[in-house]
Amino acid sequence: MAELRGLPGFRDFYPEDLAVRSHIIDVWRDVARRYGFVEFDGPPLEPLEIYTKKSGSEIVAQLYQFEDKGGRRVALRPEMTPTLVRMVGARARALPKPIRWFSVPQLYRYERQQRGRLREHFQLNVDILGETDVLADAELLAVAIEVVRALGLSPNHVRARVSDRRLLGAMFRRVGVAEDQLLAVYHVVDRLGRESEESLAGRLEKLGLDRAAIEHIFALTRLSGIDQLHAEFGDVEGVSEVVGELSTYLSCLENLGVRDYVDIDLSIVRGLAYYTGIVFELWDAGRELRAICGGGRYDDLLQALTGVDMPALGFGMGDVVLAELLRERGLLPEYRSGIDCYVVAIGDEARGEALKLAAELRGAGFSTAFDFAMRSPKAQFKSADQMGARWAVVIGPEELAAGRALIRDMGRGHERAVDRERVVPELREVSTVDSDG
RNA sequence: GUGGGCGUAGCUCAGGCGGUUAGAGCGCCAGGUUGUGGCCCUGGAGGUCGCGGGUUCAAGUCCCGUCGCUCACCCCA
Repeated sequence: MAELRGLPGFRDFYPEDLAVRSHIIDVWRDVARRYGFVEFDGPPLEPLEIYTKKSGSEIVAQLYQFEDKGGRRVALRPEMTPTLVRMVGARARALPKPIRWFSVPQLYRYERQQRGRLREHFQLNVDILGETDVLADAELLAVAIEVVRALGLSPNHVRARVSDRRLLGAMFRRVGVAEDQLLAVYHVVDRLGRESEESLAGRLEKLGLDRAAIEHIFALTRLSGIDQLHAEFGDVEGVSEVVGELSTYLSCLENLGVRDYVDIDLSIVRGLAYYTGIVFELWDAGRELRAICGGGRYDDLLQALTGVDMPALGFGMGDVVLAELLRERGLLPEYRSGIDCYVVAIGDEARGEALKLAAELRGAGFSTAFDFAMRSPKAQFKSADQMGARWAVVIGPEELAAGRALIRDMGRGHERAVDRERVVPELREVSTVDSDG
């Protein structure tokens, strides 16, 4: 075969694949709208600068970037946040707050592909801007959880792991981690569960931490209840307020009806450096796949990028891992393609009338096909079956003479003759009866 | 960027220690009298065995290179 390959990490969506993608994206849109968010979009190609400016992000090393014919350094968008920040920043004073926006961009990233990770994916982005109250944080996580619930995933399938940047930092400082060690310690904590505690302890030792501090750090990351947090750190300056906020957060999630998906898990760090408060990730319960979703509060980013001081929070949820999980759990809808009508023409004399009938059906809104080659009736019925036609509408010499057409219900195997001008009304009637019932 | 595994028909895969014309199932197309689909029967199309080189009388089969896929690491939209 002639080689006409696509690029590695980029997907071809055959109809059955597109059905999966559409299913997921339809649910994304439906849930985001039900939660009162409105959709926006930006360009897939952006100035390179808007990504490099947000330093500390390793995304830059994996950008699809090049110089355009005008000599501009440009990049395919690897994430949506810089675009969002630019758009909001430009109309910061005009937009009514809080801003509740969502988007479903296709994002690109030049990296070697592996399971759950391609060079392109679709991602639901949901963001709230201009709101500092912790209720917004709860609302954000509730949308993310509602999405997976709407896709059929229960608390047994998916867990939301919640942490807080401030909490972990304050606690680490208290047990003797120096300011310049914090990032390195976060990095080690991020490895928990993927690397043995022994080897992680070794890393911490290299950072110059003593045995007691290391034990303390591990103990902290295992704290999972508000009560535990209170007992351990309620008296620490800067921590008790945060613990109180987390407590409010959890009760809001309770009232929003999603609390049963949520765990406090302080080992969640999130890679991106710009998070400032509550952060969360959604994982399959067995943690066999990658994170399904990640997000949190990033109150300082707009100030840093646009000079506009506006608090913000948001999350991204990709289609790749989600689709894998749904497939594994048998939660993808069965794929069936189908049309409404297939016009079967028998004999050359019927051809003209068959085409007229097809045009009429199409005009009435029925998806309709017919045989191009006037093959045998048998072959035509076979095509009707293969195409998933709900009805075969037959025009032959007999029907032509009687001024009628034969409607065959392909699913039930019944058929009956109706007057030629009654075809569309009849089908309308049957289809509304069926869809109502 | 680093390391491992794998490349035979559209798909899933057989092909003993190298030995005639490379196979199966599914799918696809056609036929089983131009008035009836699913089941069945018959037939057909489709492969330079990823590509290039080497060893050999002889290479899907062994060796090297390369490209691709895949998994993991790194890192994480």
